[in-house]
Amino acid sequence: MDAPRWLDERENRAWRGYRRMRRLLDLELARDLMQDAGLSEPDYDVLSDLSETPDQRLRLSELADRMLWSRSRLSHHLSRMQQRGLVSREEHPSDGRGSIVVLTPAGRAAIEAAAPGHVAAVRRHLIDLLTPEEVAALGALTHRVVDHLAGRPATEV
Amino acid sequence: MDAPRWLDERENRAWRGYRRMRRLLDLELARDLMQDAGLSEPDYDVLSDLSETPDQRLRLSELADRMLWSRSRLSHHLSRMQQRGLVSREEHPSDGRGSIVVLTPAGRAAIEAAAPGHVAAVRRHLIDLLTPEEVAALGALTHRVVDHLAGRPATEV
DNA sequence: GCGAGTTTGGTGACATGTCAACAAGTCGGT
DNA sequence: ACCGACTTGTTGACATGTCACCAAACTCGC
Repeated sequence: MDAPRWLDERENRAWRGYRRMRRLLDLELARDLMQDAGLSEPDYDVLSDLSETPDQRLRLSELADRMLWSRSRLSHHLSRMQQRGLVSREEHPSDGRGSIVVLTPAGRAAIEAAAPGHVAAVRRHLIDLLTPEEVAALGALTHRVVDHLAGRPATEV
Repeated sequence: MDAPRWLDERENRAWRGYRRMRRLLDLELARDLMQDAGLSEPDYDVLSDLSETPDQRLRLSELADRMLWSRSRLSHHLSRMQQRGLVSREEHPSDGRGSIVVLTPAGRAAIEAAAPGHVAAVRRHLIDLLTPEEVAALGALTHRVVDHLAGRPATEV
């Protein structure tokens, strides 16, 4: 912790810009999504992951891992979505502990109705503002950071 | 909403990478900050903004605007931080409605203790993983998006 | 100065996320 | 076959964020 290397001008600009963009983009996308489709971002993410899966169904732990959510959070959130008829739960055929999350027809309809608008919003507020080079750079850079951080579930040096 | 332009391979990579990085980086930084300094990210942000201000004090609405927080959120959060002795509230001298948020000595000590470790973590998990060109690109791109989104408080087409 | 309209900060109810604990099920060595 | 260790999903208590609403104070045209 001795003699910290502070961020220089350029680094600071990147870091502050990132955090500000993060916040604004989130607000905007969440607002659009809620207005257009009545879904929150977490709702959308759950439905999206489920709909991309062969049988529209996933084991709860599998879905939690993909989304980087805790099982607790997912379980709570699924209960709320189940209440609204977007997903349902089934028993796992072979593992008595397991729960399978299934996309209902209503859930499928919801994600299909929401997706075009959401993608359009992502384009409008992010992708279409960038040059192709910047898109590529963003892809490269984020994946590098993700790889660096992946598999760091708990305390590690 | 007709014929949506989906994201192509490269765009999708950037978008997914961004969201995944967002999540992982957040978890990691929050974890570090809590372990090392006993502060949440929102705590850190409040203290940081306050400490960068001439008199270590800001009007509540001013602080809320800078942070892109709702006043309600800030008010709630300040109450909790006040409880812990990190900030205090004063009356505004001329505007009877106003509240001034002031950094307490304990708050200043907390941010000064936390900052080096936090900056180091930002470096370790983000900045130092990027080339100088990428840092510059990230700065440019995020600021463009921020400018695009700024001043879009409510419903607007 | 007055009064309608705005701004400010705070509040309570509620939605969402986190954390620790738990019951039930599975696994693997013996 | 059994027992201890682990895994899975759920729950309740609590922390945090959002939303709608409110009272007090300010503004500005008249």
